[in-house]
Amino acid sequence: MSDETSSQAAPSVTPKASYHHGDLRAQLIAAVRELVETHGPDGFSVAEAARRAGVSSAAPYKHFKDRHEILRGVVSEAMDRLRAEMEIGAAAHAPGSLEAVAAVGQAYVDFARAEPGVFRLVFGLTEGHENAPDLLAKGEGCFGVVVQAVAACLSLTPADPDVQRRAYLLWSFVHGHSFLTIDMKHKVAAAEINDWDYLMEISRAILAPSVS
Amino acid sequence: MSDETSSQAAPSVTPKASYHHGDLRAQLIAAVRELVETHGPDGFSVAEAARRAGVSSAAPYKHFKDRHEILRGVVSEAMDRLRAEMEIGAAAHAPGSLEAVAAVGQAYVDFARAEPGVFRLVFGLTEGHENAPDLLAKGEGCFGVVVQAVAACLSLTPADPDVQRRAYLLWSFVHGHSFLTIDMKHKVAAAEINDWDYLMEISRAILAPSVS
DNA sequence: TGTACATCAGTGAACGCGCGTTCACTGATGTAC
DNA sequence: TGTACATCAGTGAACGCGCGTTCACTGATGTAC
Repeated sequence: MSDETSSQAAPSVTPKASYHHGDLRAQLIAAVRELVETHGPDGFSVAEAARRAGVSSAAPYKHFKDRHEILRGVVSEAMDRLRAEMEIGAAAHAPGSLEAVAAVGQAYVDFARAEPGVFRLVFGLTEGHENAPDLLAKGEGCFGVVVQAVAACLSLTPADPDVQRRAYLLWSFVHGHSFLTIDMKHKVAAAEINDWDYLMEISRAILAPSVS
Repeated sequence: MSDETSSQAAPSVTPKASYHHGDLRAQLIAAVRELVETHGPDGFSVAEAARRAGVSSAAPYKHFKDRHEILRGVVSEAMDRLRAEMEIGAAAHAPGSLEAVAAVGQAYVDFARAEPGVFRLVFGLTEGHENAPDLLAKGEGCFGVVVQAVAACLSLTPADPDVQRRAYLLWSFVHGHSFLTIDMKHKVAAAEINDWDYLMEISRAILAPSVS
């Protein structure tokens, strides 16, 4: 009846809307996201997430096999958002422009800055998650956004090895900058907000040899 | 008497050699390093480390205030090694050469590949370690190696803002590449071992505009 | 439309576990005389 | 050189804690007739 809180972007779960609780699955994921953000990866517990969602500590097990599956859910959802924001960034500029490439990177950095805990979690999942094909696929998807922007910029096909290589070089830089930024949030604060200049410079440096 | 196991590289601890145990402090750090490597950051416990060192679970508290301090010890030691290897890398090539710059990056990547767990720990310490001045200083020290190589390459002083900026751009790339490499160790394996080409290409791209 | 039944989301109590840390202690080592 | 004492690294038992997970259950919702 009341689907005021139903997020139709939620993937891989039948949207059966309000049953008993409403949508406990989504609320648990949101709770874990907050916990990870506040206490870092591994700083969450099923019990605490259940508490925050207002259910008993056994309830989560109706939606997730174990604690690892909840974490995977958080990561999956985060990757969806990351990709969406990268695409929005690219779309905000002329297709094929250097700015479009830089904007993809900017979206990436912004995401890391906005949710450093989740960002770390996404790229730090190493315990019981070695083989999660859906997550790997979503990672590929994110990289695909970079590849597409680079391909458009170089007027080449995304499958071109040169595009792949340059896209990877760019992604490495953006990834590293994102991590360094959230690691040193105290120190560099003021002098470091010129992401955009850096992103444009590095994009030009990496793409130029074939563009100019 | 028997200082067969005394490592004179151990910092910040008076090397009083074999007391009861030998050098429990160092052995605990080694045990935790292994645990972190095997089970990931947060995958260690004081109890398990003590067990591996062959002492009771209370013994570690004679050397460390709490579990956080042990972790900080591991990170501190790892950063010493990382810096040493970066310096060795730089020293293996002509001072001021592009190769020297790339070699610093190569040492960094090699370290990440050799000890991915510890590498993650070094850059993921976010719980009770916000203000650990010695660790921040060691991070600065590592960055300083990059800065020095870049400065030599550009024939500028390390304090030059342009040197700082280019060094940071380079470090971001190397850092990102290191993380991506250890995250995707399964996938890219074969096609990705050409670190050196990447490092030379990116070093040239970032340093060239002022070199050529 | 009404009733009987199957489904299944959430309960709450309980379990065993390993952990971090403290505590009074022991006994080997180093030091002063 | 020998003895008395202070130091302090390591012991082992104990504590309270929160966690992950299971289990039999309850009661609301959806469905078949």
